[in-house]
Amino acid sequence: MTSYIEPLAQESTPSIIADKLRKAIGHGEFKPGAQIVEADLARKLGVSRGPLREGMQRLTQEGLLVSIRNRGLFVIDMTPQDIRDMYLAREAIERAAAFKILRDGDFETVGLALLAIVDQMAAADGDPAAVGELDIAFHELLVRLADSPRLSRMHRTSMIETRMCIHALEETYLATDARAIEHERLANAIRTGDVARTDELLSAHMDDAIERLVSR
Amino acid sequence: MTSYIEPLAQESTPSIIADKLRKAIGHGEFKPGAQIVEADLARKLGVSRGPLREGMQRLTQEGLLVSIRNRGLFVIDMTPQDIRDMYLAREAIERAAAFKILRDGDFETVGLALLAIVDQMAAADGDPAAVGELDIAFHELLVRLADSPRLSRMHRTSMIETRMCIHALEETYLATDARAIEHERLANAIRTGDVARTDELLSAHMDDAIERLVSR
DNA sequence: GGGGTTAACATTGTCGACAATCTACCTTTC
DNA sequence: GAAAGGTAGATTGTCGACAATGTTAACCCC
Repeated sequence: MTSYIEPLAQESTPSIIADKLRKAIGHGEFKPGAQIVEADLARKLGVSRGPLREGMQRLTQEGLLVSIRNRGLFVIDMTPQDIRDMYLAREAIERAAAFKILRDGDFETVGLALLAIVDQMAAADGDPAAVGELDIAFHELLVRLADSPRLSRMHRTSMIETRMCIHALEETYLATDARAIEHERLANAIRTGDVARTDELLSAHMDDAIERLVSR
Repeated sequence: MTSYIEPLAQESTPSIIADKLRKAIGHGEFKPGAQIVEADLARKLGVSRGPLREGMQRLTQEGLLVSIRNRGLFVIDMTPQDIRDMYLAREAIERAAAFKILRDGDFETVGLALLAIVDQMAAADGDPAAVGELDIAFHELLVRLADSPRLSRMHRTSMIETRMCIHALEETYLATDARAIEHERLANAIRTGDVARTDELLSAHMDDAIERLVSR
């Protein structure tokens, strides 16, 4: 039971803008490689260019946008090399998160929470978009439950990049059955507190994803 | 031998400002918890508040600054909890970097390069500031040689936070002999391609650091 | 004296305007 | 016809000014 009285943290405008941009990029509203034209976007968001630029700097820092001086900011284009690098980072983060949960968290509860998502995944059978969202939800939950601000922050960026990849593939990204099973195994490994198996499955899971994404 | 002809990437002003701020924070020029007053700093840097604010947003994204709406930006204050979390993230990154080097890099060359820093560490014996810098150089080199843009970007933030911790301690942070030996063992594990031992030493190294920093 | 109100100050948040730069197209010249 | 040069348009980079907000201290009332 958390208290109702807590410091109220009003988000700054740049931070809100950054969130909107992340969502837009993750959902393919801005295509990879596309230029973000400040004046247009500022008008659409109903703010001036100042706060918008500040928000965009955040995404630049995250590596979701790349800056070319006097030319503008562009959405990154995920090369196969980028995909590999992103999964390297993602695996590092998620392994650390899983490890922390197994070491000093309630891994049984976490495992059950993850299995709930797996159930939904099985229920959403056939719908690639829904399964994709649940896939992301699974990994987001895993890291969130590790209760690490830094891992969460880094992971958020990786998940946007993952979304970009999934979105770029659309239909091609299927094999929903196999994915549900992979996630179920992983959730169970965590639920039972099996460190070695969690490591192994997580690693294999990432390798599979890379394989699916780059060999196309 | 690299070519002299390569695309010239001019850094954007916010990016330069962000770099300067990171250095300033890492070297204790801005104390933890201190407010960054925009007008003052803009005057000192010789730019207007616009670009400065954009640069500061980058550090906010990195978690080095925290924003309180209508109040301003403040340098983070590293609580013991923060130190633990930072080392969790750092360990995740460095393990991934080491693992990548051992898997598909020239680990022997990397190990030797790291040993060169260890030698300097032994030579700088007694000078805590010098040893501290070499400690950081060691870990920066490790991650840089993994050749991963994402791990490098994430690691940079962690290293600023590490610097903050070291700087906050100043004199207390000694035991230079022990540190040189720890690093030497680690470098040798990498040089010989020993995955398990690298993992183990890296993990122990981080735990030691946490111990030194929080138990004060 | 404690609590509440008000006013002055400092700082941040936002905006519009201007300068600098790049791109693309057109013109000129050989 | 191809290359060099010039020009117009569009976009980003930067700045100064104003509005909004929060803080502090003085003052008043009970």
